[in-house]
Amino acid sequence: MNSNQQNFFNDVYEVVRQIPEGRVTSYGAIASFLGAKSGARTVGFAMNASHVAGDIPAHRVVNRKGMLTGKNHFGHPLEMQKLLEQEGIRVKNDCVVDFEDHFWDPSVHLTL
DNA sequence: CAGCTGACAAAGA
DNA sequence: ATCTTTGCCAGCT
Repeated sequence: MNSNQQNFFNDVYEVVRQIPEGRVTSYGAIASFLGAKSGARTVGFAMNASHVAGDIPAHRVVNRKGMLTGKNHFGHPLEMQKLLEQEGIRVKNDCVVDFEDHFWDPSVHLTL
């Protein structure tokens, strides 16, 4: 239906864009939501180009452990943590505190 | 043209 | 319990 070209990429961008403030999700959750449970890597790679795709809150996307693995890819390594703290998310040692409490599952809040 | 890398995750040994 | 290996998709060398 959607005549989009890179399904995965575009889908990832859409999902990440739907992440509400103060919420975070994991690469695997998005990948699983898109159908590629093991495609978490691709999701992360999509985030790499997120700054090119447009306004993608990639800072709300962390790995399964809640660790800010991609902080290094932001303008500044502490940019990601700062953005999360601004939304009310506590970050300790580059890890989201109460990650599960702020976890936002696309397959639960979103629908195919 | 072909192979490697990469912001992850889960299973096997 | 820890370490290693494979899978995923797209972009780069």
